Amino acid sequence: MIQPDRRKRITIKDVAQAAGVSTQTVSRVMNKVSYVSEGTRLRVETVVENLGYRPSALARSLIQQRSYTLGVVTFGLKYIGPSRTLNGVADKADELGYMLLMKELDNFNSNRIDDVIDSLLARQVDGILWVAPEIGDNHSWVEERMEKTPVPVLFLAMRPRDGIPSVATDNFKGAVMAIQHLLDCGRKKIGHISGPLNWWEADERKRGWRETLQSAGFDASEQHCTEGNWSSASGEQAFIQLLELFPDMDAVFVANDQMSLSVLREASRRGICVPEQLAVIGFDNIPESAYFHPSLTTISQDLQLLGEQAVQNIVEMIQARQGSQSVVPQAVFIQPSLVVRESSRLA
Amino acid sequence: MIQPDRRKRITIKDVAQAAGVSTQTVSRVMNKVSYVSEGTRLRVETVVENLGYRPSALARSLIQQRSYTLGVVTFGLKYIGPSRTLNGVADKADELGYMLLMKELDNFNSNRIDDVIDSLLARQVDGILWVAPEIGDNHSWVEERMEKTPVPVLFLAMRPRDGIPSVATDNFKGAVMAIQHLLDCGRKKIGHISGPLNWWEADERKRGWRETLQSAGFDASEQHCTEGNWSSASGEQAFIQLLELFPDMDAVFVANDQMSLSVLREASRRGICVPEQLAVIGFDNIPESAYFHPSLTTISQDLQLLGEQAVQNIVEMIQARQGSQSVVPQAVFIQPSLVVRESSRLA
DNA sequence: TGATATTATGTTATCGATAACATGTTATCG
DNA sequence: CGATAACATGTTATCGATAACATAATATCA
Repeated sequence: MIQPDRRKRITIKDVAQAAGVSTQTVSRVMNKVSYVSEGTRLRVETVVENLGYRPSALARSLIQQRSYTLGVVTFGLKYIGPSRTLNGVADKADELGYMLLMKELDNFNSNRIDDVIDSLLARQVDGILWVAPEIGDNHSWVEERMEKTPVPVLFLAMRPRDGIPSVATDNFKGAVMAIQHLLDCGRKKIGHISGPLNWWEADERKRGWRETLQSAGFDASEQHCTEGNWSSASGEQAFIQLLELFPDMDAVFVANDQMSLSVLREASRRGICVPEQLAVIGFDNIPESAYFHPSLTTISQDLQLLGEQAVQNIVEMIQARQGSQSVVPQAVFIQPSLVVRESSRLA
Repeated sequence: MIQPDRRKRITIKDVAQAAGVSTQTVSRVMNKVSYVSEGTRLRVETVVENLGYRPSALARSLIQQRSYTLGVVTFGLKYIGPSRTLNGVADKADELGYMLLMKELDNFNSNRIDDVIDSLLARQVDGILWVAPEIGDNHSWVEERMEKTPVPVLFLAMRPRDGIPSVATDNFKGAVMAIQHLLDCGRKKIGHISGPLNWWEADERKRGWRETLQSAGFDASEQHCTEGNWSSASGEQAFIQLLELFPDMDAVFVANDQMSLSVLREASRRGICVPEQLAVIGFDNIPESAYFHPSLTTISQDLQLLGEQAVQNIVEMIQARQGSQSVVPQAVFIQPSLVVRESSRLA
């Protein structure tokens, strides 16, 4: 692979000229379509090898109106959730031969949203994955905007909406499993430290707590729940507050593992034995939670799978559209699972 | 913004026709270069608005030989380090008007590396950021390959090499600070739990431990160090092993916070008081470390800044090359800082 | 006041590939 | 053995924009 001048790009013309054929023939060799005689094919392949020719994906995208690229809009990449999801997205995209064009969002201003979508479309992405949490009404534009978007858009971790494709963890179900587990352990006075309640996911988890307790005939009043913002710092505050509101609580369902960490610490400081006096269950199953002291019972959500599933679905939509077929947009739920560890286990 | 047929892209020709001008004039209006009379400018702008015209970045990249896109090659996105770095990269790229084309690496097979670089080049990226750790000789191709790469490539978290631009945390310096701090606290028997020693970063941290102890006249023999693989699970094993090798240790420098977590837990289980009997210091300053029990003294590395700096530097290189200037490739070190918390603080 | 600069706009070539169409040659078959 | 199919290759148009060049009208200056 010799590249005489490293600055100048080697084009299909250079190859054609060197091999004494037309550019079309080179194109045929590269794409292995149509007929090319054994002799010329070998000759062209040799030249390609010698010159180190790589076709310009850019030019190809332009003429084919197809880029084999997915736009990915993320938010809060520095947190573990989005990045694990992105990992799944990246893996699957690679497997299916797609590249990712990324944009990070720092706010949900609607101008900014339009800009981001437009900038992805300007680069001919074949589809868009929206990897940003649903907070307040920051997804209110979805239904209207989707009407006029020329490529499929799939939303992750969004409340299911009719006619809009999405993939999300079943947060409600996860919370139900958490509470059910605590009830199975014989706990009856179960508090909750929620995430920020304008987040759809936090709200779902709280709803799981409330409804499961109520249908089992137990109390799930507002006095038994305080609100954090997902951070360990906020978890500490929320726990202290909850202890005052609900002193005889015998179990607490915490909306994520980070907040659970500080609950465990504060409990230890106050001499509250976990799990004997207080069972603690988290959500997410971050790798560290197995090494908390005591190790944390939690609800595991498979964000890797979430990301993979999202790519799989959007690629199917792209292919369907390519063949002018229509696919019915689906809202998919990924099921979480319960991981029992020391913080809820009776000795 | 009315889009009559959502499927068909609106091109500069449509705008030109509707406004009764040439495409060149539309281009001039869009790019605000050269002369356009007030009248036609307004007319064109109105049409652009009405048709909802967005120029194709693809076509522009092709003609300008410039895409305003950076290729980003990552590894191990699911871990917190790479994703925090990526966050910094994304922020800065956005600020400077660049998009990111991502490829995740799952191994360091040299074919795979060539493929990844080629696929980015095929899309005309203006530069490449290599966000993958240096493990063993997995960067041995760097010097040779860089010769023939037509765009700047910058490496993150790589051992500095002459003539190759890079940005990395000064791991050695961080380790020195950690050990110095322990010495300042009066500790004399300081053990180390390292990361996997084929990682450059792990090796640097260990070197900092060894050299600082030695130059202070203390023992830093191999008996006082065990090796983990960054995970909490491995940290537990490494700590147990270290306790046997070095029973009268009074402090331990752990190569990352995840492993520190299980050190703290195991110490607690064995009734070893931290920090009275054993001071513990970590590395990374993950957000949770402030909520460990006891809270963890650690070396903070600013990966967000690392990512930002990398983008800043590569964009400067791109601009220099644009103007045919030459820049001397720099190897930049980001300085870490010490965060003192309970796990090393004497009461 | 003619020469030069500034303003304003259009025409043609180009980026690097593939699509669509055209054409010639060799097999295959009724 | 002429017609049709399969093979092999080339030519021209195209994707959507900007660069480079050209032209014409107005403004400015020595």
